[in-house]
Amino acid sequence: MLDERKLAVLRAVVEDYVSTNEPVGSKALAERHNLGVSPATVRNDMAVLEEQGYITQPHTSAGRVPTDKGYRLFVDRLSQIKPLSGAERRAIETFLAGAVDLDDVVTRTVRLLAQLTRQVAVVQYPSLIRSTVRHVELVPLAERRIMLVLITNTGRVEQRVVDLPDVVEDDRIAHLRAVLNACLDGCRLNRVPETVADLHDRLPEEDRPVATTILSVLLETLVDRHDEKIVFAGAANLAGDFSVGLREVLEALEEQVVLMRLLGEASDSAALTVRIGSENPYSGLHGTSIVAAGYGSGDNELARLGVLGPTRMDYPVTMGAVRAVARYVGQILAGS
Amino acid sequence: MLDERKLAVLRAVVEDYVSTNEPVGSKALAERHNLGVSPATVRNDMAVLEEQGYITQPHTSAGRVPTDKGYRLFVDRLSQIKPLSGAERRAIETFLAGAVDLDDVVTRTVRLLAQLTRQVAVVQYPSLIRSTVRHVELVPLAERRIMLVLITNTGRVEQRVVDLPDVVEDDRIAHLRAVLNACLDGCRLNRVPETVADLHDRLPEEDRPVATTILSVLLETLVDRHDEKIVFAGAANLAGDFSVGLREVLEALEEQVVLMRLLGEASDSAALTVRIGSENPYSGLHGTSIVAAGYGSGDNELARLGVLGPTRMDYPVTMGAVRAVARYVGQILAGS
DNA sequence: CTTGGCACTCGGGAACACAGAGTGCCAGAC
DNA sequence: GTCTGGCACTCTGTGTTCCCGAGTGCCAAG
Repeated sequence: MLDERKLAVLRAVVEDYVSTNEPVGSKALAERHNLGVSPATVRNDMAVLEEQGYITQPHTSAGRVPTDKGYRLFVDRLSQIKPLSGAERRAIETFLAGAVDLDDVVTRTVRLLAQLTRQVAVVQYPSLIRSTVRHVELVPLAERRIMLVLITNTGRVEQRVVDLPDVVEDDRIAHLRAVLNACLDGCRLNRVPETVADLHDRLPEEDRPVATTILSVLLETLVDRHDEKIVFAGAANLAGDFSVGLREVLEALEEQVVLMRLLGEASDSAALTVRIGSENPYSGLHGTSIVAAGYGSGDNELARLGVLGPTRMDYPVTMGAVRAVARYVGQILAGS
Repeated sequence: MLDERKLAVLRAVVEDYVSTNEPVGSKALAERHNLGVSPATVRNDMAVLEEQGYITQPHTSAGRVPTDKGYRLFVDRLSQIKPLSGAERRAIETFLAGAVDLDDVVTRTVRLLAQLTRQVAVVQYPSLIRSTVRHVELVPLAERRIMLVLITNTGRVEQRVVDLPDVVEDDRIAHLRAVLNACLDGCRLNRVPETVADLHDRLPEEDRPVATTILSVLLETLVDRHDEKIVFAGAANLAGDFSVGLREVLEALEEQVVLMRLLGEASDSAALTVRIGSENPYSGLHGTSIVAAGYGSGDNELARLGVLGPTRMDYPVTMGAVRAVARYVGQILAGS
């Protein structure tokens, strides 16, 4: 259906268009990619590619531009992910290694990725759901007020102030803390509700009202954070490119929900996901592509990160950067 | 020097230009603002205003546009801050009241402000320096590893993992915690270094290495966070307006340091600060203005917030919104 | 000091022509 | 059958010219 040479032509069209941002014509193409055939031949191939929907011309008698379908074929079969240079790797490593806490890791990651790809980077905070409880702390603040602190194995910390129904002495709090930790330590967050379900009945009568209050806040914390936090950086990189609807893109970026969907559900393993133009789920973002990957410590995916840029992006390089950053941030999280 | 009518003309020029975004001519102005004089008179006044540098014409024989100096005079003497409507106030109140923790307060605030003003909103996290220690918590994580959690009276929580030089039993940790809290409770963060200075010597010999480690991490935490965190929202509101250098503005927004300087140093009390065009300290932001205010619980200013928009903005409305939001967020923080 | 009149200026849009890049197709060569 | 060179055709983008209208500055009179 598409012979070797036609594929080569498609590859050349994509590469040239990406680098020049102008429709590419048969002549220039034949010259620059020494395909060993004449422009006329290239024209014929192009006609076929256009008929099949891989490329298109903005207007009659202009050069050709890849369609989303064309980019898709390019990404799937014609390109090879380009690994980063050694210098870049080392730079990433040292930059990420300097992070002092989870917030810092995420902030550094998103900036790094934006700078590396010269596009908009998006990073999701490690999911609470997949992580486990490392510690629960109850800190008395006042007579009838405590702070509940939940620390997860990914270094994330959630805290809430809880107003208690009764005055509770410190040693009762200490006891409750001990019980909670004994019960929850190492427990995966999505199993917490089941785990604490019967806890209530196992407590002495007088602790129950307090325990109920605390537990309900704890559960609420988990539910609230189910919609995960996402940050982005590098919006300035959009400014150069007028081909995308700037306003729509910026709006999408500020909608956590949209961003979530863009990064996509956890895919199998840590494979790269590429969403090209109209493939992605938000109408304001046709004209843009997303390259995303999962990251995590070890083999369980904690969350996702990626970049968003014009459909006309350098996929091999971008994919290389995203993959590399995802790996490194995984390592960092595992180590801390 | 400038009589009543000339000031009225300047006011009219600013108002018309802000609402139409087009240079305003003498005729249209005389009509729309029923000044009771003819266009020719207005022209004479305009000539004077131009000579004094309050307005300018983009090219010979076009209407007039306010200069930065013109806006400055307008803001200082010709305009009155426009209070929000009752409905808006109630909306703010209920929206902010729904916040569950400090992060949430800040996020909601910045979004609210962006939506209210239809511009880019910027909010600085409450300063650690001005707040006081509410509680220090040491949570054993492993044999030689603990987590240090610092809770401030503004609801902010900082945490760090500390690797200890020795194995330390839990009751020694508990003792250290008690000592630390006794010593630091209610202490202002900027006084913490002095306060803990002699602590080391008051401890039993065997605790000293551990205490030293913990204290150094604690102090480091305070220093690290001296450059405060700042968030922004509403970048999409910039997209409509091509008069500003979009790229420069977006770049500035992603530079914490620049943002800090934009919001300005704490001014006297909670007064509004307005920086117009070239008045502000970053060259990429000529063409934009900043309206900022401090906010805090009670009378001490904890941090600042504001909006950034084109010089050509509706100052009275924007200032009203910023002032109102600053007040409400102050209340919320005081109450929690 | 204000006003109406008048000549002048300049930006922006419409109409137009033109060069250049690129295409499609066809007939001939390999 | 596939490739190639040639040729006529079709666009877009750019530069030019022209003209309209909004707006100005100045002046002389009220």
